[in-house]
Amino acid sequence: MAARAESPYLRAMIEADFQLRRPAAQARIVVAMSGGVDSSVVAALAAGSGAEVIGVTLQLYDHGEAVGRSRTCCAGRDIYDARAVAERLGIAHYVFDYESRFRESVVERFADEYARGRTPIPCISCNEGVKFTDLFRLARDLGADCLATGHYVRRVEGAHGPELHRADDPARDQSYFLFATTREQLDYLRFPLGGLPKPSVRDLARELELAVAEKPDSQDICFVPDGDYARVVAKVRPDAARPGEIVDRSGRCLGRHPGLIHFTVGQRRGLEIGGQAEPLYVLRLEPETARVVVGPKAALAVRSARLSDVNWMGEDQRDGLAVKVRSLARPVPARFDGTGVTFLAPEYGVAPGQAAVLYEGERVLGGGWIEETVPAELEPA
RNA sequence: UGGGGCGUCGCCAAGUGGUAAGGCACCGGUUUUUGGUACCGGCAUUCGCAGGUUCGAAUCCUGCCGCCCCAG
Repeated sequence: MAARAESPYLRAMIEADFQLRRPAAQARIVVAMSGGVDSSVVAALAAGSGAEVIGVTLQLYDHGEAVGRSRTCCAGRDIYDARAVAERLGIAHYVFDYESRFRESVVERFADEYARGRTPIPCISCNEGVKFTDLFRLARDLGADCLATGHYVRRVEGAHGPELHRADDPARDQSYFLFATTREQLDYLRFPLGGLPKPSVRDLARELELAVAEKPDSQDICFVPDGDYARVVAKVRPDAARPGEIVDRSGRCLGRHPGLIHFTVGQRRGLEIGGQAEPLYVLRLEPETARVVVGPKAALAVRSARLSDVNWMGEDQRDGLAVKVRSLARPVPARFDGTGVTFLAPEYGVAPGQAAVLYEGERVLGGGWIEETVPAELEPA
């Protein structure tokens, strides 16, 4: 049947290598199902591999409240979507209540970081904690050969073991969010979507007639309903919303703000200070004094950054690296000395609390959390 | 109540007779599984107020109001 041979599903099936170490018929795969298109397609690919598949969905937040809201993940309606997909595929499906775990390891940590004047990345906390630690353990307990997720990254078998690589589709690459993945985790994880363009994944979902085929991508912070993350922070840590002064580098007061939690280094909008020749950007946040220090764009230039909790997946290779300081940005040349990175050209808007992820070509070598930065230019005044 | 200057969008500001630049701020959109950035678009029928001159004024005249400076 020529028509079937042309099917993107079949092609994806052929390409979806779960890198199992024994015949698929004897293997068991646990798929992390969020209720979205991506992980649903992963479940379908896994089911098509011949292995026994168990879909697992973690309920993470907003029990009940999120029902019906679109663009979410792991809550309310998503649970039902995941279940419906599992039923359609004829695979087992379990739902676990991880709300308290999620609240502690992701939401509260998120709020605490903002309270400290830092800019957290909850998606990474979620990946390294709830998904790659808790769900990971769960999958092992279920006797699975591997844990498959819908992340757009590639796991490549290298000379020294599995390597983490960027997704083929650069527009969808999620490797930045997975820098904290350990070698042990990587050994067990599978990412069958890393070689596929997003449109194909949707095509597959349609062809398989999955109810989630047209579901919008999740975006923004999943547990922040309306984009007003500061409100969530204020709710979790009521004392974090402390008003203060907006000052320039010389300490001159230019205005006031409703709380550090509304700002991040490099931010321009929201300062509400007009009458300037040039835009003002947030240079740093001072939690002790509740001051926001602002200045011109040139003052944002950063030469180097000290990192904490460095995770290293690569071998001892520290030259010729590129680093990303935010998810959307082309990697820039940098040196890594074990505790920090130095940019070969000044980098702008490097915010403490964000991640610096190190790449060697397409491969992710590791990364760390940005603790503090060194300006590229001496402050003129 | 002597003299001088000024009053144009929330802020800064161009525009001295021909029918309101620009920047900052703000708003909206695009991009995006973090925050942010960037980019695109929007944003004064109106120039402190009231009259007058003129075909026509933010621009000229008169009065009033407000602010600033110098001086006695």
